[in-house]
Amino acid sequence: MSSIKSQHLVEVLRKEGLRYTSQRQAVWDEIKKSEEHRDAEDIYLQLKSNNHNVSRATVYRTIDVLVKNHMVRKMDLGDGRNLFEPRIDDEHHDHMICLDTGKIIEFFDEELEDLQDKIAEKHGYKVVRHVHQLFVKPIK
Amino acid sequence: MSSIKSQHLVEVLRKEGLRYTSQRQAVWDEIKKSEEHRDAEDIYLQLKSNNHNVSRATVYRTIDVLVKNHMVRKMDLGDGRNLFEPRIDDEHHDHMICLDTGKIIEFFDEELEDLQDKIAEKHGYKVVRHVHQLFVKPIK
DNA sequence: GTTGTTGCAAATACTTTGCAACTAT
DNA sequence: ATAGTTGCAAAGTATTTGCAACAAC
Repeated sequence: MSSIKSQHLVEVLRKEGLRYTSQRQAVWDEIKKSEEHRDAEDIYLQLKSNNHNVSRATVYRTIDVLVKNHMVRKMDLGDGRNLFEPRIDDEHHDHMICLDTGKIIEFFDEELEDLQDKIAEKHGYKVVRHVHQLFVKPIK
Repeated sequence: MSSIKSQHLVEVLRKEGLRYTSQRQAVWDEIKKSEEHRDAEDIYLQLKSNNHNVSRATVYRTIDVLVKNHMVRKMDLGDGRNLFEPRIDDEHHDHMICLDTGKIIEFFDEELEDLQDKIAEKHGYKVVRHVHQLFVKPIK
């Protein structure tokens, strides 16, 4: 399978002192085209069925680099599962997970972000990253 | 090792249709006396060194019951580790984790709680539980 | 006595790692 | 040429499970 060299990926790899490889491109391509939050195994299997020869190990290794460089967001479901999503627009958001349907709703609230910063500051810290998930049920 | 029958534990177990056993009491006692957030293995080892014969399996099985019944709070560190703390006073709080020192600071902010509820409501949901962790660094 | 509970070891789920073969530079 | 990268399978980590012996009721 062919793929177009992503300039952003090239830059990130260079910055990290890593080489550009077809496998790393393939993993990024696969995540980039995700419409939903997906787990590592799913990404691996999809690559496999598209005749990309990328091992599970490489999928995990590449995801680490992408997460570290803000190209992918890691979402911890809190039950041992991790889902990933591309950060194309680099727009931050948190998640609301419906306990009845499993539906994941993304949300962003400026006031909430500010409040977090304020709380950390009050303790002498600044927020580097945060995890914020609301486990919800439909009203009525 | 001896232990005093905890009435609250007895009630919770009855409500769940479970029997009162010395092992369940021992696990709860061990967690209850925690000054810090601890993991399951730590709780298991501590029990062992105190001559309580409780298996790892029972530690995990009991923690599940305690968490479900709000006697213990589970704290997901987001890297596969889970820490537990007793909920004696049943006072809700979230966590701030210092990335430099590993120090865990507990915080509670009414405004933040309200804001969460409001956000969920706007989407037609009510918050059942939430995970909110700030990974921070000291200012300067 | 009956049914739930326990301990054990094996199984599971997810992720990481050692290493020899391979590939980008 | 050489140093980083890959795939594989094995190891690791945290937790769960099947089952026979056992304990609570």
